[in-house]
Amino acid sequence: MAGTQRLESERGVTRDTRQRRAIRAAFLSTDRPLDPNEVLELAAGEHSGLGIATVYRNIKMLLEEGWLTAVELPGEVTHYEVAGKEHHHHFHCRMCGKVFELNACLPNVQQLAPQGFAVTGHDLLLYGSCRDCSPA
Amino acid sequence: MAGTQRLESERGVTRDTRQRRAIRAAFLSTDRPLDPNEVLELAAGEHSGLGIATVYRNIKMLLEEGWLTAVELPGEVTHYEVAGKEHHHHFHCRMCGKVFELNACLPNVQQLAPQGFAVTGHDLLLYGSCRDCSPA
DNA sequence: ATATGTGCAAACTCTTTGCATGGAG
DNA sequence: CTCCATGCAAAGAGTTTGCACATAT
Repeated sequence: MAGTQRLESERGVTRDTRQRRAIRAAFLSTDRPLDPNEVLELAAGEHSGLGIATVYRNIKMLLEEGWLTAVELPGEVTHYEVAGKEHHHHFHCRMCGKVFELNACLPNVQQLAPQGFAVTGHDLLLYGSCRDCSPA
Repeated sequence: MAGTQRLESERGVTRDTRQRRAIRAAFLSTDRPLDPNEVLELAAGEHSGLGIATVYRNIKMLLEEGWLTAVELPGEVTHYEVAGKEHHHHFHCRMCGKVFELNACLPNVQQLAPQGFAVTGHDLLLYGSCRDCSPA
Protein backbone atom coordinates (compact mmCIF):
# COMPACT_ATOMS: atom_id res chain seq x y z
CA MET A 1 0.00 0.00 0.00
CA ALA A 2 3.03 2.27 0.17
CA GLY A 3 3.98 4.44 -2.75
CA THR A 4 0.47 4.95 -3.97
CA GLN A 5 0.60 8.70 -3.71
CA ARG A 6 2.20 10.84 -6.35
CA LEU A 7 3.38 14.39 -6.31
CA GLU A 8 0.70 16.72 -7.60
CA SER A 9 3.24 18.00 -10.05
CA GLU A 10 3.17 14.64 -11.75
CA ARG A 11 -0.38 15.37 -12.81
CA GLY A 12 -1.13 18.24 -15.15
CA VAL A 13 -4.16 20.44 -14.72
CA THR A 14 -7.13 18.58 -13.33
CA ARG A 15 -10.08 19.27 -15.56
CA ASP A 16 -13.52 20.00 -14.30
CA THR A 17 -15.62 17.62 -16.35
CA ARG A 18 -19.34 17.00 -16.23
CA GLN A 19 -18.67 13.48 -14.94
CA ARG A 20 -16.44 14.59 -12.11
CA ARG A 21 -18.96 17.23 -11.13
CA ALA A 22 -21.70 14.58 -11.01
CA ILE A 23 -19.48 12.30 -8.92
CA ARG A 24 -18.65 15.05 -6.45
CA ALA A 25 -22.32 15.97 -6.27
CA ALA A 26 -23.16 12.36 -5.42
CA PHE A 27 -20.89 12.49 -2.39
CA LEU A 28 -22.06 15.92 -1.32
CA SER A 29 -25.71 14.94 -1.54
CA THR A 30 -25.21 11.96 0.77
CA ASP A 31 -24.19 11.91 4.39
CA ARG A 32 -22.82 8.41 4.46
CA PRO A 33 -19.92 6.58 2.81
CA LEU A 34 -20.58 5.32 -0.70
CA ASP A 35 -19.11 2.47 -2.69
CA PRO A 36 -18.20 2.85 -6.37
CA ASN A 37 -21.44 1.29 -7.52
CA GLU A 38 -23.57 3.59 -5.39
CA VAL A 39 -21.60 6.50 -6.80
CA LEU A 40 -22.26 5.29 -10.31
CA GLU A 41 -25.99 5.03 -9.70
CA LEU A 42 -26.24 8.39 -8.00
CA ALA A 43 -24.06 10.17 -10.52
CA ALA A 44 -25.68 8.47 -13.48
CA GLY A 45 -28.87 10.21 -12.45
CA GLU A 46 -27.17 13.47 -13.25
CA HIS A 47 -25.34 12.21 -16.31
CA SER A 48 -26.35 8.89 -17.79
CA GLY A 49 -23.85 7.04 -19.88
CA LEU A 50 -21.33 7.43 -17.13
CA GLY A 51 -18.98 4.45 -17.04
CA ILE A 52 -17.85 2.57 -13.97
CA ALA A 53 -14.21 2.97 -15.03
CA THR A 54 -14.65 6.72 -14.91
CA VAL A 55 -16.06 6.41 -11.42
CA TYR A 56 -13.03 4.43 -10.28
CA ARG A 57 -10.62 6.81 -11.98
CA ASN A 58 -12.26 9.85 -10.45
CA ILE A 59 -12.40 8.30 -7.03
CA LYS A 60 -8.68 7.67 -7.31
CA MET A 61 -7.99 11.23 -8.39
CA LEU A 62 -10.20 12.67 -5.67
CA LEU A 63 -8.36 10.52 -3.16
CA GLU A 64 -5.02 11.75 -4.40
CA GLU A 65 -6.03 15.36 -4.22
CA GLY A 66 -7.40 14.75 -0.75
CA TRP A 67 -11.03 15.48 -1.49
CA LEU A 68 -12.09 11.92 -0.59
CA THR A 69 -10.95 9.43 2.00
CA ALA A 70 -11.33 5.68 1.84
CA VAL A 71 -13.55 3.94 4.36
CA GLU A 72 -12.53 0.32 4.39
CA LEU A 73 -15.16 -1.86 5.92
CA PRO A 74 -14.52 -5.45 6.92
CA GLY A 75 -16.43 -7.70 4.59
CA GLU A 76 -17.51 -4.89 2.30
CA VAL A 77 -15.99 -3.33 -0.75
CA THR A 78 -14.19 -0.09 -0.01
CA HIS A 79 -16.44 2.89 0.54
CA TYR A 80 -15.49 6.54 0.24
CA GLU A 81 -16.53 9.76 1.91
CA VAL A 82 -15.58 13.41 1.58
CA ALA A 83 -12.42 14.15 3.48
CA GLY A 84 -11.82 16.68 6.19
CA LYS A 85 -14.20 15.30 8.74
CA GLU A 86 -13.06 14.87 12.30
CA HIS A 87 -11.78 11.54 13.54
CA HIS A 88 -14.78 9.24 13.60
CA HIS A 89 -15.85 5.67 13.08
CA HIS A 90 -18.66 3.82 11.39
CA PHE A 91 -21.74 1.79 12.03
CA HIS A 92 -22.71 -0.91 9.59
CA CYS A 93 -26.38 -1.89 9.55
CA ARG A 94 -26.79 -5.63 9.05
CA MET A 95 -30.33 -5.17 7.86
CA CYS A 96 -30.14 -2.55 5.15
CA GLY A 97 -26.39 -2.66 4.57
CA LYS A 98 -25.93 1.07 4.84
CA VAL A 99 -22.97 2.59 6.59
CA PHE A 100 -23.36 5.48 9.02
CA GLU A 101 -20.91 7.78 10.69
CA LEU A 102 -20.31 7.79 14.42
CA ASN A 103 -19.00 11.00 15.88
CA ALA A 104 -17.20 9.33 18.69
CA CYS A 105 -14.14 7.37 19.62
CA LEU A 106 -12.67 5.73 22.65
CA PRO A 107 -9.66 6.89 24.61
CA ASN A 108 -6.74 4.64 25.37
CA VAL A 109 -7.09 2.72 22.16
CA GLN A 110 -3.35 2.62 21.70
CA GLN A 111 -2.83 0.93 25.03
CA LEU A 112 -4.28 -2.28 23.71
CA ALA A 113 -1.16 -3.17 21.78
CA PRO A 114 1.48 -5.29 23.49
CA GLN A 115 4.98 -4.11 24.28
CA GLY A 116 7.07 -3.60 21.21
CA PHE A 117 4.16 -2.82 18.91
CA ALA A 118 3.91 0.76 17.64
CA VAL A 119 0.36 1.92 17.00
CA THR A 120 -0.07 4.50 14.26
CA GLY A 121 -3.80 4.26 13.71
CA HIS A 122 -6.95 2.34 14.37
CA ASP A 123 -10.39 1.52 13.08
CA LEU A 124 -13.52 0.82 15.02
CA LEU A 125 -16.67 -0.53 13.54
CA LEU A 126 -19.99 -1.19 15.20
CA TYR A 127 -22.54 -3.61 13.79
CA GLY A 128 -26.21 -3.87 14.40
CA SER A 129 -29.39 -2.36 13.12
CA CYS A 130 -29.75 1.29 12.37
CA ARG A 131 -32.44 3.68 13.49
CA ASP A 132 -34.70 2.79 10.59
CA CYS A 133 -34.18 -0.97 10.86
CA SER A 134 -34.35 -1.36 14.64
CA PRO A 135 -37.53 -3.07 15.88
CA ALA A 136 -38.47 -0.58 18.56
CA MET B 1 -20.94 -12.82 13.21
CA ALA B 2 -24.53 -13.96 13.61
CA GLY B 3 -26.15 -16.54 11.39
CA THR B 4 -22.94 -18.05 10.12
CA GLN B 5 -23.57 -21.48 11.58
CA ARG B 6 -25.68 -24.09 9.82
CA LEU B 7 -27.20 -27.27 11.10
CA GLU B 8 -24.76 -30.11 10.76
CA SER B 9 -27.57 -32.17 9.32
CA GLU B 10 -27.46 -30.07 6.17
CA ARG B 11 -24.15 -31.69 5.34
CA GLY B 12 -23.60 -35.43 5.11
CA VAL B 13 -20.61 -37.04 6.74
CA THR B 14 -17.57 -34.82 6.61
CA ARG B 15 -14.61 -36.82 5.42
CA ASP B 16 -11.19 -36.54 6.91
CA THR B 17 -9.02 -36.08 3.86
CA ARG B 18 -5.30 -35.53 3.63
CA GLN B 19 -5.95 -32.03 2.26
CA ARG B 20 -8.22 -31.01 5.08
CA ARG B 21 -5.75 -32.35 7.61
CA ALA B 22 -3.00 -30.27 6.03
CA ILE B 23 -5.23 -27.19 6.05
CA ARG B 24 -6.16 -27.65 9.69
CA ALA B 25 -2.51 -28.22 10.52
CA ALA B 26 -1.63 -24.95 8.82
CA PHE B 27 -3.96 -23.05 11.13
CA LEU B 28 -2.88 -24.95 14.22
CA SER B 29 0.79 -24.35 13.51
CA THR B 30 0.30 -20.60 13.28
CA ASP B 31 -0.79 -18.19 15.96
CA ARG B 32 -2.12 -15.51 13.68
CA PRO B 33 -4.95 -15.22 11.16
CA LEU B 34 -4.21 -16.54 7.69
CA ASP B 35 -5.58 -15.70 4.30
CA PRO B 36 -6.40 -18.38 1.72
CA ASN B 37 -3.11 -17.97 -0.07
CA GLU B 38 -1.08 -18.30 3.11
CA VAL B 39 -3.06 -21.42 3.89
CA LEU B 40 -2.30 -22.81 0.47
CA GLU B 41 1.41 -22.22 0.88
CA LEU B 42 1.56 -23.62 4.37
CA ALA B 43 -0.59 -26.62 3.59
CA ALA B 44 1.14 -27.29 0.29
CA GLY B 45 4.26 -27.94 2.30
CA GLU B 46 2.49 -30.92 3.80
CA HIS B 47 0.74 -31.95 0.62
CA SER B 48 1.86 -30.48 -2.66
CA GLY B 49 -0.56 -30.45 -5.53
CA LEU B 50 -3.14 -28.91 -3.26
CA GLY B 51 -5.41 -26.61 -5.23
CA ILE B 52 -6.57 -23.17 -4.19
CA ALA B 53 -10.19 -24.15 -4.82
CA THR B 54 -9.84 -26.91 -2.26
CA VAL B 55 -8.49 -24.41 0.21
CA TYR B 56 -11.50 -22.15 -0.32
CA ARG B 57 -13.94 -25.05 -0.11
CA ASN B 58 -12.39 -26.34 3.08
CA ILE B 59 -12.29 -22.93 4.65
CA LYS B 60 -15.98 -22.63 3.92
CA MET B 61 -16.71 -26.05 5.42
CA LEU B 62 -14.60 -25.34 8.47
CA LEU B 63 -16.43 -22.07 8.91
CA GLU B 64 -19.78 -23.82 8.69
CA GLU B 65 -18.83 -26.42 11.20
CA GLY B 66 -17.53 -23.70 13.48
CA TRP B 67 -13.90 -24.74 13.48
CA LEU B 68 -12.79 -21.48 11.87
CA THR B 69 -13.94 -17.89 12.16
CA ALA B 70 -13.51 -15.17 9.60
CA VAL B 71 -11.32 -12.20 10.41
CA GLU B 72 -12.30 -9.44 8.05
CA LEU B 73 -9.69 -6.78 7.82
CA PRO B 74 -10.30 -3.43 6.21
CA GLY B 75 -8.31 -3.24 3.04
CA GLU B 76 -7.19 -6.84 3.19
CA VAL B 77 -8.64 -10.04 1.86
CA THR B 78 -10.51 -12.01 4.50
CA HIS B 79 -8.32 -13.90 6.92
CA TYR B 80 -9.34 -16.86 9.07
CA GLU B 81 -8.37 -18.20 12.48
CA VAL B 82 -9.39 -21.16 14.58
CA ALA B 83 -12.59 -20.49 16.43
CA GLY B 84 -13.27 -20.64 20.12
CA LYS B 85 -10.87 -17.97 21.21
CA GLU B 86 -12.03 -15.32 23.62
CA HIS B 87 -13.26 -12.00 22.37
CA HIS B 88 -10.27 -10.22 20.94
CA HIS B 89 -9.15 -7.87 18.22
CA HIS B 90 -6.30 -7.57 15.77
CA PHE B 91 -3.21 -5.62 14.95
CA HIS B 92 -2.19 -5.17 11.34
CA CYS B 93 1.47 -4.49 10.69
CA ARG B 94 1.91 -1.98 7.89
CA MET B 95 5.46 -3.11 7.32
CA CYS B 96 5.28 -6.87 6.96
CA GLY B 97 1.53 -7.15 6.42
CA LYS B 98 1.04 -9.79 9.08
CA VAL B 99 -1.93 -9.78 11.37
CA PHE B 100 -1.60 -10.39 15.10
CA GLU B 101 -4.08 -11.02 17.85
CA LEU B 102 -4.70 -8.59 20.66
CA ASN B 103 -6.04 -10.07 23.83
CA ALA B 104 -7.86 -7.00 24.88
CA CYS B 105 -10.90 -4.90 24.26
CA LEU B 106 -12.40 -1.68 25.47
CA PRO B 107 -15.46 -1.30 27.66
CA ASN B 108 -18.37 0.91 26.71
CA VAL B 109 -17.97 0.24 23.03
CA GLN B 110 -21.70 -0.01 22.58
CA GLN B 111 -22.26 3.44 23.98
CA LEU B 112 -20.77 5.01 20.90
CA ALA B 113 -23.87 4.39 18.82
CA PRO B 114 -26.51 7.09 18.71
CA GLN B 115 -30.01 6.69 20.08
CA GLY B 116 -32.09 4.28 18.07
CA PHE B 117 -29.16 2.21 16.85
CA ALA B 118 -28.90 -1.31 18.24
CA VAL B 119 -25.35 -2.58 18.53
CA THR B 120 -24.89 -6.33 18.17
CA GLY B 121 -21.15 -6.49 17.63
CA HIS B 122 -18.02 -4.57 16.88
CA ASP B 123 -14.58 -4.78 15.42
CA LEU B 124 -11.48 -2.96 16.46
CA LEU B 125 -8.29 -2.89 14.50
CA LEU B 126 -4.97 -1.32 15.34
CA TYR B 127 -2.41 -0.40 12.73
CA GLY B 128 1.27 0.19 13.07
CA SER B 129 4.47 -1.80 13.11
CA CYS B 130 4.78 -5.07 14.93
CA ARG B 131 7.45 -6.17 17.36
CA ASP B 132 9.74 -7.37 14.60
CA CYS B 133 9.25 -4.36 12.36
CA SER B 134 9.41 -1.60 14.97
CA PRO B 135 12.60 0.49 14.79
CA ALA B 136 13.59 0.23 18.44
C1' DA C 1 -19.66 -49.66 -3.42
C1' DT C 2 -20.95 -45.01 -3.13
C1' DA C 3 -21.18 -40.42 -2.26
C1' DT C 4 -18.07 -36.74 -0.78
C1' DG C 5 -13.77 -34.36 -1.85
C1' DT C 6 -10.32 -33.01 -5.18
C1' DG C 7 -8.09 -30.81 -9.17
C1' DC C 8 -8.54 -28.28 -13.11
C1' DA C 9 -10.45 -24.78 -15.71
C1' DA C 10 -14.13 -21.79 -16.68
C1' DA C 11 -17.14 -18.36 -14.69
C1' DC C 12 -17.88 -14.35 -11.78
C1' DT C 13 -17.12 -10.05 -9.23
C1' DC C 14 -14.55 -6.10 -8.37
C1' DT C 15 -11.03 -3.11 -10.03
C1' DT C 16 -7.52 -1.53 -13.30
C1' DT C 17 -5.65 -0.51 -17.86
C1' DG C 18 -5.06 0.22 -23.15
C1' DC C 19 -6.65 2.63 -26.81
C1' DA C 20 -9.23 5.64 -29.82
C1' DT C 21 -12.33 9.46 -29.37
C1' DG C 22 -14.30 13.49 -26.97
C1' DG C 23 -14.07 17.83 -24.72
C1' DA C 24 -11.96 21.35 -21.31
C1' DG C 25 -8.63 24.82 -21.40
C1' DC D 1 -5.37 23.17 -31.01
C1' DT D 2 -3.58 20.23 -27.08
C1' DC D 3 -3.77 17.25 -23.76
C1' DC D 4 -6.44 15.23 -20.24
C1' DA D 5 -10.61 12.58 -19.43
C1' DT D 6 -14.01 9.37 -21.04
C1' DG D 7 -16.10 5.04 -22.70
C1' DC D 8 -15.60 0.64 -24.02
C1' DA D 9 -13.64 -3.65 -23.72
C1' DA D 10 -10.00 -6.49 -22.35
C1' DA D 11 -7.01 -7.72 -18.62
C1' DG D 12 -6.11 -8.79 -13.74
C1' DA D 13 -6.79 -10.21 -8.85
C1' DG D 14 -9.62 -12.95 -5.71
C1' DT D 15 -13.26 -16.23 -5.18
C1' DT D 16 -16.76 -19.62 -6.69
C1' DT D 17 -18.57 -23.38 -9.46
C1' DG D 18 -19.12 -27.45 -12.92
C1' DC D 19 -17.45 -31.68 -14.06
C1' DA D 20 -14.96 -36.00 -14.22
C1' DC D 21 -11.95 -38.60 -11.39
C1' DA D 22 -10.09 -40.05 -6.86
C1' DT D 23 -10.73 -41.74 -2.29
C1' DA D 24 -12.54 -42.11 2.64
C1' DT D 25 -15.77 -44.74 4.76
